[in-house]
Formats: sequence, structure tokens, C-alpha cells
Amino acid sequence: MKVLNSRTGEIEDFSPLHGNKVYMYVCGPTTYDYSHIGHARTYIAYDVIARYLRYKGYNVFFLMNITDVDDKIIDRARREGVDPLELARKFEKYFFEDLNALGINSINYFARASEYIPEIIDLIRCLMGRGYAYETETGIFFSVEKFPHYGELSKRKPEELTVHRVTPDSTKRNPADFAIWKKRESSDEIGWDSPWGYGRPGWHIEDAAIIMSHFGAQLDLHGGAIELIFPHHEAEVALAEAATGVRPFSKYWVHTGLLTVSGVKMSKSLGNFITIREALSRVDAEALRLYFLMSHYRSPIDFDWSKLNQAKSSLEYLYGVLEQVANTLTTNQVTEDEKTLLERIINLKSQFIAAMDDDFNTPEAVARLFDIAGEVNKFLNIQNALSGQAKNQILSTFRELGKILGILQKELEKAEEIPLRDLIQLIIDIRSELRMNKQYGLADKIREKLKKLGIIIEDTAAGTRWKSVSSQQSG
RNA sequence: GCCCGGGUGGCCGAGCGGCUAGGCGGCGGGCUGCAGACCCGCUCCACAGGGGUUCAAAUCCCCUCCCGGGCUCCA
Repeated sequence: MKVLNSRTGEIEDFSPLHGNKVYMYVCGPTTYDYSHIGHARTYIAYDVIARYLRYKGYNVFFLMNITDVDDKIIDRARREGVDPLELARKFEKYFFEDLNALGINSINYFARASEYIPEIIDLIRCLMGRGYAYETETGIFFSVEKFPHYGELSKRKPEELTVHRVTPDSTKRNPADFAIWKKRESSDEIGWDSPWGYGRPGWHIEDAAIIMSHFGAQLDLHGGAIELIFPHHEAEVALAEAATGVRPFSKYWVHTGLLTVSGVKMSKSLGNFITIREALSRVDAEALRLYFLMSHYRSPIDFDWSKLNQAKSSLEYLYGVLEQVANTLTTNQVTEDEKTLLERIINLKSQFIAAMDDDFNTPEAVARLFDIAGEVNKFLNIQNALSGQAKNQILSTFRELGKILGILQKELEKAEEIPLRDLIQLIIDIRSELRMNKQYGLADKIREKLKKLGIIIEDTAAGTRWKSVSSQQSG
């Protein structure tokens, strides 16, 4: 299995530090507002990565932080006149609801920054002890020049970091130094007591402290969106490696591409965002997942509703094939053609796996899924029957591969319930007799009535087929 | 200004030295009592432009243009 490692810029063989155990961490949200589909894109990408690693037999521990102490939370809480942590909890709850709705279920543990204050303080103490951090009247800062590898991850030279969007704190020795503890007036706002007085942690240190307290000095895979590579991930590396002296902090760094709208980054601060809720009110979660997975995780996606609808049509096609397989007559005979079909499917399945092994190439993997569907369709177009064994193998292949991507997991609903299936078959048989006797009026009436019940009748050269619309509907 | 990514057919989107990507849409045909679904074919040298390297370039090198991201708020 190969992964493009942002740290080295190379495609590398994936081999975890400790046997088949994978310690994986992804930067989670700052819970001050609803999550948007840009976040969804990133979290879906890592959900699929974690699912796939597990599929390959790795024992993955997937850790994610929740930033619940932050300027934006404090600002919004102040405006709304509520407690900052209460506000953070409220949006955290919505975040979990969104993850659930998106089918993101691979994360083992969520770590709130506010619950790691002692660990953060310990880390700061350690960094000061080793001479990497210094105190001023406004806070504790990490000294970038003391860490010779600063800039390696994001491929930046410290001397080039001279443009600043925000005026640097004047007490810093070097404008590139970053705050790891912000001193605050105790009466003023949320904070904790520390050896350097009342205050709260800086942005980057929470991730380093959380990771180190769960995984130790090193982890296998660290992920996040590309926008975080500098300064956030660069700072995390500096903090952790300075504190432990162990390099590299993360063996693999993985970065996802951003989601844009009309070519502009979707972000809360720009106000051009579509919440996960809004997207899911219009289209099924699996369609959204498929839309994102039809691009590589590193490629930028320029969001457009019409493109999302394309993915929705694609998903419906796949479900249509599943329905056809489930509703095809079952025979005892295994024909030669059927054996050929099953061989092709096995071959395509291994191509799917090969694509996933190649830096999680989901577009390629999805293409192979469509190839399987095409093969099955071609077969059913000629023969309207399958052996029970073939049916099971086809359906389980779709389910198994779909599960890696988090799609094709919906029940085929009534189609799989045998008594109803037999009943529908009976009606179809009667209708076929009517058609043979050219009693089309009555035959059409049956078709119309069944359609109203959500059952679609299709007359083909190989016989009459049916499917239920309910299982294809997107919610 | 500096540092990263990108620019692929009607739309989306893989590929990253030679070998069919795939999807969506459109058109034509097959199958049909009709409808839909499905199948087959087509959608003109698809690779931003210009130079090079090579037997061979979308893929490697150089230059130019355009777009996005980062430069201490961000998934």
C-alpha cells in the first residue's frame, strides 16, 4: 500500500511504526458554528482512509480533537451572552449529529482541548525547561529559531516568513514565534491557572498535547486539510519534536484538498458556506460521499449542486443494479457464462483494491465499481436468472467494496423480503399472460397501480423485471 | 512579493513516459404493443500555450499565461 507523504513529498510504502497498529490523528473542528460541507469533505476522506486501513487488517486507533477553547468561541459566546464551553458543547453536539448523518463512524475517540489543560501545561513546562520557549508579559512563546527543522513540513524557509496578515505580538523575540500560552486577566474570560498565571493555551499546542498523551512521542498518520499545513501542522511538529527529541513526530502526513464554491474557498469567515445539514436535506449522504470520492482526496473540489446531482444519478444506477440482482429469478444451475461473469467480478474487485492501495485512489476504485455493475447488467440483459451462489457473491461484493467507501449500505428494503417478492412475481406472471392475450389495457393498469405502490415494472427482452423505488430514493 | 498545488473531451474527473479510465449529459440504434430500464455505438488529433529531451510526452525539462491555497483565524 502506498501513501503520498506530505512530509517527504514522496509516495511511500505504508508501514506503521508498531506492527499492524495504526495511530491516526485528524484535526477536528472548532465548535463555534455548524459544520459545512468543506469539513465534510475532509472528514469523509479520512473516514474512508480509516475504513480501508481496517479492511486491510490494520488495527486503527483514530483520534480526533475538538477545539472548545478558542477566540472565535469566546467571541460568539460573549455576543450571545452564554458560557463559552456551553456554546462549544452545543455545536459539538451538532457536529456529532452531522458525522452520524454522513455515515462517518470510524473515529474511536474525540478529545476536547479543555480536558487536556494539565497535559498542555506539562508540555509548556517541558519546552521551557529545554529552552525552546520563553515568557513575556503577554504569554509563553515557542522560539522558532531554536528548532532547526522548522519549515520542513510545509517546505518553507523561516527567513521567508516575513509577511504577516496579523500584526505580530510586540513582545515576541521573533515575529515568527507563536503563542503556546496566552495570559489573561482572571476576571476577563475563560481560562485556567498555570505556573505563569491565569490564561489559556495557544492554538497549536492542544493537538501536540492530545496526541502525545494518547500515542506518545510518535504517531503513524496525521491528517488535516491542506490549509492547516502552515502554520498549524508545522507548529505541532516543532512542539512535539522539541519536547521529545524524537523525529519524525508523525511518520506520514496526509493533507486533503479544499472545497471551493465558484472557485473561492468555502469558509465560515467568508460566509459562502453550505452546512452539512443543508446539503443532506437536498441529497442523500451516500450521494454526497460518492460525489466527494469521485475526486481524489488531495484534489480541490469546486462544489456545485449540479455536480452533486450527477453523483446522485450515478448512485441510483448502482442501486438499480443491486435491485436487479436481488429480484432476478434464482436458479440452481451455475452456467459457464455465470462462471465467466464471477471471474470478471473477482478480477475487477482486485483492481478496486489495487486502486485503493495506490494512495487511496477512490475515483479509480469507484470506476471499477461501475465496471462491475456494467458487467452484471450486461449479463442480466441476456439471462434473466442467476444461481443463488452468484447472487450472493455479486451482492456481497457490492456491499463489501461499498462499505469501504461508505456507500451502497442501504437496505434494498422490501425487495429482499421473500413473501412480498413472491407475491409481486405472481402479479407479474398474471400480467404477462394478459399481455400475451393482448389485454394491454389491463396490463397497463396493473403497471400503473404497482407504480403507485412504489414498484416499477420493466418489460425486457429477457422477461419482465421489477424494482422498488423506495430503496433508491435519496433522502 | 515569497512558497506550495493545479489547468484533461459538452460537464465532472482518474491517469503522470508507450497499454480502454470511469461517471453525468446529449445523439443514433437494438429490445419493446406502449412506457421505462438495460445493452451497443457515437459525442471529430481531450490533455492551457510555446519551446525542448526521447524511438515514443497529457505524463520529463525550460519559459509564458490563467486559477486556487498558504504566508501565524481556518477542515
